Amino acid sequence: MSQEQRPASPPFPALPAQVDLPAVEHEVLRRWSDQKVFERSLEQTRGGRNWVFFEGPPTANGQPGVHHVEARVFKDVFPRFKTMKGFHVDRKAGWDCHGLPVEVAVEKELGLSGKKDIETFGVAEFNDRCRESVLRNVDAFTAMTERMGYWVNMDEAYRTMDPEYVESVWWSLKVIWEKGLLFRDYRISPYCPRCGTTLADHELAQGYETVTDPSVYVRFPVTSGPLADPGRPTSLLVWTTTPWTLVSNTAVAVHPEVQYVVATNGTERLLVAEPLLGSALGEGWQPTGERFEGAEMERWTYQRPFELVAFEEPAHYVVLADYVTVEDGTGLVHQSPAFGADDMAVCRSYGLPVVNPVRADGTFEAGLDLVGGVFFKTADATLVTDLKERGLLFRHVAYEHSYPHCWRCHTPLMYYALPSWYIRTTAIKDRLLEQNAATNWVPGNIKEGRYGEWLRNNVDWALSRSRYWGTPLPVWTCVEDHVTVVGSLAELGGLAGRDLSALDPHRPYVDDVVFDCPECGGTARRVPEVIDVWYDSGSMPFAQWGAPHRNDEVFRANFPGQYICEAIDQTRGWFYSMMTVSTLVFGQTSYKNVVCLGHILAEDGRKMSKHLGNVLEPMAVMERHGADAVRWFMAASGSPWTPRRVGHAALEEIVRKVLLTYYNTASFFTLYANAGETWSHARLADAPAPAERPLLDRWVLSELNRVVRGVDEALERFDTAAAGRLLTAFVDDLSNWYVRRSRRRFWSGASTPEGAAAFATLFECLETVTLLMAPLVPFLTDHVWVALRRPDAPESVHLARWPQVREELIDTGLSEQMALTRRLVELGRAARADSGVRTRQPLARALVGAAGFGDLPEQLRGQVADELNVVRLDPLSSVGGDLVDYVVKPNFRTLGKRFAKRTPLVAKAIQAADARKLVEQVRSTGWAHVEVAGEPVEVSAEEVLVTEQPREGWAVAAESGETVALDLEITPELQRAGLAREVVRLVQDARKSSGLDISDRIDLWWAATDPVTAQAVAEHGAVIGAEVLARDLAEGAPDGPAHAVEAPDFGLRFWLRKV
RNA sequence: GGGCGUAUAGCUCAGUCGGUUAGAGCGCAUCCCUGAUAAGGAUGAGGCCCCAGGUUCAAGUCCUGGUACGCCCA
Repeated sequence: MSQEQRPASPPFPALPAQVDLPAVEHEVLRRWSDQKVFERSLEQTRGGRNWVFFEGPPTANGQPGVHHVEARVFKDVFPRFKTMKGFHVDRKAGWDCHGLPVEVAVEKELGLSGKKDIETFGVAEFNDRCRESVLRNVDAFTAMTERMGYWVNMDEAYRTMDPEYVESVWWSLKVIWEKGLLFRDYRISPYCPRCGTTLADHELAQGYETVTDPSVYVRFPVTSGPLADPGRPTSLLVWTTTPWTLVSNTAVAVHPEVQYVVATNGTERLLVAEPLLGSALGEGWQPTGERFEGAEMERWTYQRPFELVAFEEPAHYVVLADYVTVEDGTGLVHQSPAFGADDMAVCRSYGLPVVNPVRADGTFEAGLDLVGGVFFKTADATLVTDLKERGLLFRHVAYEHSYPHCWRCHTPLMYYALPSWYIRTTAIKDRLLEQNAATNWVPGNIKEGRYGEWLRNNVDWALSRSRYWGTPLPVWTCVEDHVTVVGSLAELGGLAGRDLSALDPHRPYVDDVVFDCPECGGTARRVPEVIDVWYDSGSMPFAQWGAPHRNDEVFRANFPGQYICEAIDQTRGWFYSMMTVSTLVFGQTSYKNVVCLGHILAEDGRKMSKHLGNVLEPMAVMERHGADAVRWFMAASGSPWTPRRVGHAALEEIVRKVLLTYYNTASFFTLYANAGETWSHARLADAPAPAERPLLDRWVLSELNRVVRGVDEALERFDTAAAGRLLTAFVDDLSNWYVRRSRRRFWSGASTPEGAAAFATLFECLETVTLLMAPLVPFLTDHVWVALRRPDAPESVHLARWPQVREELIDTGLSEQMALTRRLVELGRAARADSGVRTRQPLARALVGAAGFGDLPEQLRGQVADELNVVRLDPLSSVGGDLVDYVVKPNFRTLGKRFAKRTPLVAKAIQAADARKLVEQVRSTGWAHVEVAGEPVEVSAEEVLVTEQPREGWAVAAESGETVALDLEITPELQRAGLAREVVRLVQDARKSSGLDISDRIDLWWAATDPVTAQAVAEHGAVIGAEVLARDLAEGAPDGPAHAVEAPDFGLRFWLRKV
């Protein structure tokens, strides 16, 4: 219809079939911004119940990658979902600003290497550069966040480096200190004595070198316990590859459950782990029969190998440790807590002293005999010689192993005890376990698995870091070692006696603040450390508001949170620090639900890395496929809790299968709603009640409401993948079954009764599915929403309410019948394909054999007949039994329930029985007799699967007991009807190719050289004319210019002209 | 070395309460349908459901042990 004939503008804006999704998204972004849609969504829920979301701050270090998009999709979907359900969901963005990665990046930029360089460069200047670097990267994150449609308030983002944030962190540490949970102790770190610095894990990994060290077996004479007999001395045989640590030997560890035995060579007696007897002692040693379980040996004392350093507390006895192995050595492990993390942990649990004779430069203390002033590694040789001279050395071999070296200077590293500040999290372990028990983890296995395991093995939190760019530890100490923990700048100002409210609470400025120790009046200086960045981010529930110094009421109204989400690597990172900081400070965790995502891999299944060249850049990917496609992938592709591969192919598929299928259905709707007798929302009132509509409509509304229920339930349990699968299946059903089967009704126009129901039904489906998809794909749904929305509906789908399930429309019986209908169509199509008779050729009838076919409503049988282009559908039982073959198979699922162990026997009997007789019995009485081991057994209709097939002259397809057979006889009448359909198709093609609008009327002329074609056109002229919107259908040439078409295959020419 | 997870078609993944013919999509081949569609449909090729035991009338599914990969930790 032309514009002149339709002065009123069409009811719906056009949704052209060709669509550029990224372009649509930019348009939507502009509209969101112009209409302040995000702000309004917050405004209109104000006063509603809060649903508190906490943003885990990305480290603003480096550029954002697609893996950042993953978590951010999940951080967006659920707030949108909950907002549609009426909750008020504040979303404060945040940036994690501190930390070693930032320092390392800046070091690289400045060409610095190591702490000495940084200090020469100047800490103030260095930290300024760190701050700058963070701000640079924040911009890139902001751009990506906006582009992907992640609604989060970035104008009021919190930054862990802001003074207010730092002050909140200080406050919380003071609370912890006041609870007696902040303390100082030694921490074992890999340490380079030449550079005078500890190394971070990633640095450690770079510096492993294969070296040869002495491996020594040393005698430690037993001095107490059952073996302490001066007449028959026995020694513990102890193995170590670091002889220099023997100077500070503190204990010997054994495994509590390993068997230890005494062995002798006739002259001396040694104790070793039984499994290592041979490998440690070699030839000539016999067990004496004395044996001890490790646990029995606890606290036996021994004579230590060197008396060079003083021990002020009792030491030098056997301790128990689970980490001891019997893989190599002797099963008796030398312990020196200052030089090993395991040693430290074990010795600490026994209250043993930490004795450290090695100075920070790697040399032994000057005054020591034998090794005074000697570099630790160099001391090995001297010490081994001395042991040998004193008869303590049992064996000495070279041992080749991989040992960490400093990646800068190749100096061998020491594991070295350095003073460190700890939080005694072990004191609140039970409380943490209790809090975890009340937390909902998605997926559930993390709760008791990876995370629960981590909590159960909780160790105190080593809080301090000897670095520069971090929250300074707010601890001041004086020479007397009195500790003052400061909770705010105001407090610090009070102590220092000057106004420090404008002080940058970073190094080096805070380091310059000194005050008189409140206890002794001596000068108190800040300890040099900064704190672990995980503590920063774990403080965000209160620190993001600057609470309690500022906004304390806001914090209280938003604590604890409902929902956090990150990838799985955060279990021991942010998920832990969020739970632990809040439990330390407030006695409870900060979140109720936590979603834990798997990692995103490149298309080749490897981690994305610049090095491998397999990186997908998020902005580029979104410009190519659209942010919605990326979002759908993240939320609904595969299983978000496992690692997933992302690539262009996967995204293209989502665009085609999900987004365009959905969009094209909406596009189809607007095309026909705008055509002819237009359809607008006012007509919704004219449509029949759902119960009065055709079965196809009732079916799709039933499916729709099942999907509403399913998607709602899935999202409530944070299962976006299940929601996605339901939506994909529904969109496919809607487009490829409902619309496909209803096309004729849409063509018939909005004012016809069948059209009224179809338009109303499709509108309702599109409206609702748009709402359901909105949290996942906010762009395209809003684009469609704006085109389709009712006049009184919100301007954006994101301001609309989440749909309610209309239970009364759900009809599971109808779903099953439609499923059967569709299976029969599939079988019929298979039969057609097999026979080679194309679908346009009508056939007289199809025979159907299927349980439930008898009850299939006429409307649904009509769908099958129409789809298969057959005149009639008959039950297979209507043909004489002689013409049909039967195959009977056991239905194990039902048989198993009744017969259990006898199932295979009954199954065999069913297969052996005469199929025809069995079917006849079942059909007439519902039961059939079979012989099982000579005994009669009755089986029911549900316990057998009957497949029936006509014998000859039919195209047959059968599956799982359902059969469709097509009558292949083509009568002249059928042939002419088929030809008429060919003609319709040819004319439709011509209409389309000559650019006619779908509702344009035409005049049509035809001339046939083939008499059969001529007869067919003449006979079916009315039908053809109606199908192709021909006002007039005339035999002969046109009376003027017209579009001419040749169809030589049918001996036909025709001409058409727009009216 | 420890904890946790994953393993199903060439690729990406579903697979409900354990039920005997294990599915979908992509890709490939052949064909069909089409006046919304960048679509849709049919057929074919393609499977040691990681391996080995066990439980069971029946195991891709449950149990035990192992292998490979991933994450976290040491």
